[in-house]
Amino acid sequence: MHSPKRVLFLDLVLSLFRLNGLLIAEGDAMTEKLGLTHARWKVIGAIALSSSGLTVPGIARVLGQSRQAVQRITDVMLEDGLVHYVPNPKHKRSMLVTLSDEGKDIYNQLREVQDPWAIETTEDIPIEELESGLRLVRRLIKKFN
Amino acid sequence: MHSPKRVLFLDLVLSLFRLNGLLIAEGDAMTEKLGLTHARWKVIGAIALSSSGLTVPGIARVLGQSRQAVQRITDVMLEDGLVHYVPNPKHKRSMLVTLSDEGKDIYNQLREVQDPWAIETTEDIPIEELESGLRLVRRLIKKFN
DNA sequence: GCGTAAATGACAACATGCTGGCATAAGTAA
DNA sequence: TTACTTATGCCAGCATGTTGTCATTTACGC
Repeated sequence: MHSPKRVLFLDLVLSLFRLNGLLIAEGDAMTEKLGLTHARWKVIGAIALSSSGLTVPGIARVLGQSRQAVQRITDVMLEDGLVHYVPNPKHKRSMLVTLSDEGKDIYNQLREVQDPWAIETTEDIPIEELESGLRLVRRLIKKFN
Repeated sequence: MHSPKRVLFLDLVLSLFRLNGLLIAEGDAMTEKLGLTHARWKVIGAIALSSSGLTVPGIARVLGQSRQAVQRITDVMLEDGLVHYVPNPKHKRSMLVTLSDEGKDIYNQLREVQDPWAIETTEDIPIEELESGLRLVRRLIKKFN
């Protein structure tokens, strides 16, 4: 069966891998002066975008990574004073990871470069295209969860 | 400035990170019996999808990775007999990476599970959505290149 | 409640990816 | 051609990510 969708989808997947790498490079370039690595700004971003608190496995799920990888990063970020572990009313052992004052400060500095970047990048892209793109991505995420 | 596009775009980026991780997990699950890792099937897929040959830096560009990372993987794949390095008429040192017979055989086995997966995954997604999604991804790639 | 399955933290071994540096090859402009 | 810039292979050091394992906690079906 020669499904045209098949080739199209595989092309999309390969392009997503490439875009993923480019986005990480963009973020690293942006945060170079802040002393952040992509492992760190991803965690900071995930925490900042979540309304309620996030546990380590929760961050891992949002980022599509293993909980062990996130645990190691947050442990180091705790030592560096970027995050706090606060008690989780819903779980005795699994603490909530929150940004410390220093972490929030760095997040604000991050936004000072990230916001213009986001606006500039999407300048010539209609909001409808971004919305339909996000819908497609979420649809795929749901399939693989 | 409270650009709605900004939040939308950042949400998209975070979702792309997550989808990237899920896609790798999907691929790893599919290729488990073939003895492939994601580093390897990405390289095999990139070579197979390219009409003309690819050099190591070329593969790296397609995958959005560093050339050194790809070089290490292809070197091991050469030892394992999955690829050949063939002379590149356009460059004295930079060889073209091609699939060996064994590599092609594994790629065919890969397609036996990948094709149904791709078709099944896109079953309920209109081709127009896939096309517009791919256009958006390519547009973003071009911006960051 | 009870018992089992799932989730979580902790640790270790290993695979993968990146940066930096250096030498050589290729491309480019004068 | 020459000089300069870029691309490439190779190496080393380090950061990141995954898998596997075990003990403990939580969730869930009965």
